[in-house]
Amino acid sequence: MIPDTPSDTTAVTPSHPTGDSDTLEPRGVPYDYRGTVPVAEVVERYGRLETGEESGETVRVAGRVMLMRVQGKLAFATLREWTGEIQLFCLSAVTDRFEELKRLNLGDWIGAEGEVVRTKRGELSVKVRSWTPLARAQHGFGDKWRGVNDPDLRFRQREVDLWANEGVRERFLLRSRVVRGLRELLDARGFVEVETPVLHAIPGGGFAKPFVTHYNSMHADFYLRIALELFLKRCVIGGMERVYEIGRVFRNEGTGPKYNPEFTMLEAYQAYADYLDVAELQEYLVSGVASTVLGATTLSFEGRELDLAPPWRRLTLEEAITEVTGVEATLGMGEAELRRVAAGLDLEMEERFDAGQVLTEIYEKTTEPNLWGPVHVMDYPESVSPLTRKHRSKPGYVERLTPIVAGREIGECYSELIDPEDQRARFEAQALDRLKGDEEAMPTDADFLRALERGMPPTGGIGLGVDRLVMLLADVHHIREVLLFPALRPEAGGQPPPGAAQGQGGAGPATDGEVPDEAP
RNA sequence: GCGCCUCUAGCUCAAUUUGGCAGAGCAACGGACUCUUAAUCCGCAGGUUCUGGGUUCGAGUCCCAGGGGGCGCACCA
Repeated sequence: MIPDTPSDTTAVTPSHPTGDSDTLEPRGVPYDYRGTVPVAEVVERYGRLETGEESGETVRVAGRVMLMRVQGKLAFATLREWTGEIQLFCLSAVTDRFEELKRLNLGDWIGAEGEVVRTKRGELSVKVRSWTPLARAQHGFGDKWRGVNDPDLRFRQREVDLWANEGVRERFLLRSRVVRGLRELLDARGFVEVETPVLHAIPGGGFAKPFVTHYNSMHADFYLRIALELFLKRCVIGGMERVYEIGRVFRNEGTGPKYNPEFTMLEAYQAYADYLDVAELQEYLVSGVASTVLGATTLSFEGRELDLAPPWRRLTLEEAITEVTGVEATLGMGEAELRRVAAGLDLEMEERFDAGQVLTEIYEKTTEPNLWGPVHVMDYPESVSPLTRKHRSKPGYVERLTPIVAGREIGECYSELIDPEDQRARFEAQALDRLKGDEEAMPTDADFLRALERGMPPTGGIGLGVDRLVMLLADVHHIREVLLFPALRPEAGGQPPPGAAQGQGGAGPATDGEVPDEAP
């Protein structure tokens, strides 16, 4: 923390006096509060109590006071914690420091202990005997019925959203279960989880503009990774025959309902497998996670039904175009004819595109959004897939397959390119694209080529967009609903970046390539 | 990056087509109340109407610029 930062620069200013004369000042707060029972467990154990019945048993619970109904010598509070809500039933004759408890603010944390009862009006409650303040809320938690709506408040101050808005905590709990489910399913098939570098000297493995950063002690620029692929393949070359990573990747792009500059990818590589084998792996993961998290492979998304149970339908990219648009478009037509087809569909194509890029663009603009799925779209043109192995029987194509669910790609499946000479040629083709103005063309990675020269077995690889999978399972339509802290523009008037004051008459701390943790 | 929309009390929202004293509910604060469920009732307080200019006798309202946010487009998974 920086001591002289004004405390009132946030959008929410204190709505309670921060008076220090009462007994809720921090020194009244204990250093621990052990032995609490999760509310969900209380409900489970005592849910059968009859109206007006007292269990005779005492529990200890802790959480945040969300509502308070005071009636003179009697008060009811709604205590919320991670697993649920329970009513605190407080009587002046029974509850310690009753007058003080009545004055708690909404949002304060407390711990409470007492008998589990069901009130005369039928509400399962803890009849509080003793209690202790655990934290004071100085900013309030929005409208007690409507929560908060302002997107800026919801995402920039997510802690408010998490407490105040129904369903938000549950959604992030679901996300956690999805990620854990993916790990369990992969582990069950003998995959090993690894962690590869985030800082890359050469950004590779995908098409995207990277973020650049600087490594002071090496006097070199580095890039935040845009994909996990190249290092994972090197693990396979090193003998890790089934390997995966779930990690953050970074792409220097705008935001949108489906886009955040950093997002979570799963990539998995399986030696001795081809793209059809890993398509089955993809189905296993997606349907398996749905089963464990939702209890079924069927779900509703945007008001439409979806069944993720395998096997998923498979069709080629060209068949998909014809099925959706009624128009024929194939690589065999050649670039000129494909451009005519694109023009007939009111699509504009960049000058530098080759036939494969035109075909792929036609597919992405006209067909993909209209495939409800789940369906696997297979056999892409070679020129759009520089790390994918040539199709075993269709010249000009590669063995690449994309699972489509609800009109969106949720991942990728490949027969990985294992021939170093072919890989070298593809990198050279990418270099030409770069000369033609494609900023996202993949740079040549000599380290990776040398690794391939040591021999990579036939390998199938998959990528899976974890955020989009969670969106699908949670039936939400904006990626910000599944990212705790989505990318936002820095707040105006915020702190200058570390080191920004350097070289300005000693205003900043003297640094030696190190950024201090705290300003003086 | 471009276009359109938006910003009012801590929160959720009003404010008469077409400029005329800035309001309510909740929260907070004071009080009443022994079975409430968004408790209820009484009282009190709460504002640089995002910021800065402009038009006008008069601007929350109209105009210009800036900032935050939203939605489209572009880029992309």
